[in-house]
Amino acid sequence: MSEIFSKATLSDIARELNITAATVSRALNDHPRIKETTKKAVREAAVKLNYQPNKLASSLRLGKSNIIGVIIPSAEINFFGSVIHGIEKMANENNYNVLIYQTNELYEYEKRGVQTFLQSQVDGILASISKETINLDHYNEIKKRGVPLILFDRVSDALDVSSVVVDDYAGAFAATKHLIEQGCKRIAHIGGQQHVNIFNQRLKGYIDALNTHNIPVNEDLIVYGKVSIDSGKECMKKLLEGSQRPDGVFAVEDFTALGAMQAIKNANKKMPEEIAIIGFANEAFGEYLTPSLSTVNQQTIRMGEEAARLFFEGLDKMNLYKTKSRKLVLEPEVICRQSSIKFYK
Amino acid sequence: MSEIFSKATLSDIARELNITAATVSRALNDHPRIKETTKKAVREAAVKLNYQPNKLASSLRLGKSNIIGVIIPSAEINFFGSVIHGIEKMANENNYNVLIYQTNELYEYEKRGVQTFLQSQVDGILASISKETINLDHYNEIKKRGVPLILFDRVSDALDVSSVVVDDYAGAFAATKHLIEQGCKRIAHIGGQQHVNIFNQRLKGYIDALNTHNIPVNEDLIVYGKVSIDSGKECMKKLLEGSQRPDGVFAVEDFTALGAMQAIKNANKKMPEEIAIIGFANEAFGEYLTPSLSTVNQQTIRMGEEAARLFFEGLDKMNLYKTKSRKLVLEPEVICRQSSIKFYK
DNA sequence: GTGAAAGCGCTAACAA
DNA sequence: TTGTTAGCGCTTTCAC
Repeated sequence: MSEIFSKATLSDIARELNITAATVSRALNDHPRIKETTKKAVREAAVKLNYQPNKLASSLRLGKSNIIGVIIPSAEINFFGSVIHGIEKMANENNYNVLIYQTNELYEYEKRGVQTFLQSQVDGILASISKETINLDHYNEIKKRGVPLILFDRVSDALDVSSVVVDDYAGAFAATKHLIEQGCKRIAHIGGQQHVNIFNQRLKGYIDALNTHNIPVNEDLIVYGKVSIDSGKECMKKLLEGSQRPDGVFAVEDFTALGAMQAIKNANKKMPEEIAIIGFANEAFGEYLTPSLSTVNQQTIRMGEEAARLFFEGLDKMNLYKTKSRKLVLEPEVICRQSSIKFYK
Repeated sequence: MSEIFSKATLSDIARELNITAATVSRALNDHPRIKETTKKAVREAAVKLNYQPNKLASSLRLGKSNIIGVIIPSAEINFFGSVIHGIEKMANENNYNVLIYQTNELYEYEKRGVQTFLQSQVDGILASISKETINLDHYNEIKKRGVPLILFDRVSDALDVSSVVVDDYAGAFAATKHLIEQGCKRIAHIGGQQHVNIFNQRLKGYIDALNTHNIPVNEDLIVYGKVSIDSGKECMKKLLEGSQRPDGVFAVEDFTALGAMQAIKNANKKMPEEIAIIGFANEAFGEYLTPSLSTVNQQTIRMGEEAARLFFEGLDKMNLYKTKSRKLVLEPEVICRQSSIKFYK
C-alpha cells in the first residue's frame, strides 16, 4: 500500500479547475450566483478527487457545529436508548449530529460531560440529570454561555429551561387507581430517592389516588429504596414481614417491581391473586415475565423527539433564552398485564 | 438578562495580561519553558474570564479531533449499550470523546454515518456492521483515507481490519454440548440470517457439537428466522408441528429464545423437562423469565474496551494500517439457568 | 459570475 | 522565557 492518504481540500479542487477556493465553496453550497457549468465542473472534480468537506473548519468559521450534545445517565438503560433514538431521528432530519455522554449517574462525570460539550462547541445540549446530582452550577454555566439547554425526564425546577417530562404524578395516580379498581385494599408503594423529582412525583400521585378514593394512607405501607432489582427485593421483603401485609404494590419503576416480584415468589404468594403489582417505565422485559408485569408507558421515543423539537424551535427563534421556557408534559398510560388484573371484565 | 454572552478566547486572556496568545496557549498546556508565575497568572485570568478552550480550533490546527466515532445498529439493544459503555470507559481514560451513530440496521444510514464521521474528522471509527449491509465500499473508503477502523461483533472477513468478536462458533458449540449433557437427543436450532457472519458461525458450532457427540444432524430440526421475538415464536411453532419433536432447542440469540419459550408455553410443554432451551447473548431479561433462560455470555463491556484498546494501540504505532490487522477473539461462557438444567448434580 | 483577502481560535516553528 | 508569524480549511464581504 504505497499510496499516500491524501485528503482533498477546496483549494485542491480549485487548482484542478483554475478557479479560486471561494468559487468552489460557493459552487458546492449551491450559491445562486454561480454559473451552472461551473457548479457542474466543481461537483465532478470533487467526486474525482474524492473530496469530503472538513466540518471542523466550516464549523469554526461559521461558529456553529451542527452537533447536539446529549447527556444521559446510562446507555444501558433501555429508556434512554429509546429517547436517544427519538433525538437522533429529529437530528438527522435537520442535518444535525448527536454526541452522547454517559454520566453513569455520577455528578463528577456530568460536570465533565458539560465541559466537554461546551469545549466541543455543540450547538445545544439535551440532558437528563443524574441521580447523584444536587448542585446545578454546571447547568447554569451552559445557560450563561448562551448555549441552548433542554432537559428531559430527569429535570429540575431550579433551572429555568425548557423541558420534556412524562407526567409522573398522573402516571402514578393512574397506576394506583388501577390497583384500587382491581379491589386492592392495602396498597403499598416502593419509592425511590425523594430528592429525584420524578420519584417524588410518583409518591404524590400514589398518595392522592388513595385520598381521592377514601383509602387511608398508611405510612407502614410506604418504603423507600434505591431503585434497583436488589433494592426492590429488599423493600418487598420488609413489606411482607410488616404487620400490614399489602395486597397491592405500586413500584416506582420496573426494575424495582421485578425485585419485588422475586421477593413475592420467594414468599410463595400468588400474583396477582394475593398481591397485585404494577411498575413504571415499560421496560422491555416486563412483557415476558411470569406473570407479565403491568406498568406505565412513558412514550420514550416521543420524549426524545419533543426534546429535539424544542431545541430546533429555539434555534428558529434565534435565541432560546429570550422566550419563556416551555414545559412539555407527555401523558403516560397504564399498560395492564397479568401482574395486576384480578378481575376480568 | 442584559448580559452579552461573551466567549473568552486566548487573545482575551493575553490582552488582560499584556502578553501574547501564544504564551497563553503554552501556559495553559503546561509548556515546560513557561515561567511558573506566568502560568499562575494565566490560569487565574482564565478562571476570571471563564475561559473554555475551543476544541474545534485546536482540532483544526492539530489535525486531530480526539473523537472516536462509533457506529452501531441500535442503541436500544442492550448488547450495544454495554459495548459503548466499554468504549467510553477507555475513551475517557485517554481523553477522547465518543460520537455515536445509529444505523437502525439500514445500509443507507450506515453509509451516511461513515460520511458524517469522516467529515467530522474523527480520529478513528469503531463499527458494528448492520444486518442489511452487504456492500462494504463505505468501509473501504475509511481505510483509503487513512482513518483507523476497528470492527466489533458484526465484522466481515472481506475487510482487512482489526476486529473484536466473541467466538460465536465456540459459544454455540458449548451451548449445544450443554444440551447434550443434559440428555437431549433431538436438539433443534433456530438460526438467523446466514449472510450475517455471527449467525452462520453459531450454526456451524451447533452442527459440529452434534457431530462430535455422534448425534446425527437432522435438517428438519433446523429452521431459520429473522432474529426477533415474533420470529422465534413462529419458528418454534413450526418445530413443534414437525414430525421430529425436539427435546432441546439452541436459539441463535435471546430474543429468539424468548419467542420460542412463548410458543412452548402455548403448546403446554414443560421447560426444561420436555424441552430444554438455551439462547445466546445474555440479555438482561433472561435472568427474570420463568423459567430463567440459559444463555451464552459475550463479555460486552470487555468487547468495547478491547475495540478501543486496539484503536489506541494503533495510534501509538503511528499508523494502524502499517501493521498486520489483529483479530481479537473473546471466549464466551455458557450461563446455566433453569430453562436447560434437567439434572442437578 | 468570480477573485482577493481576511479571519474563525488555536498552535508550532523560528526568532530573539 | 516569550514574541512573531504563519496556517489548519473554510466562508464571506467587498471589489470588479
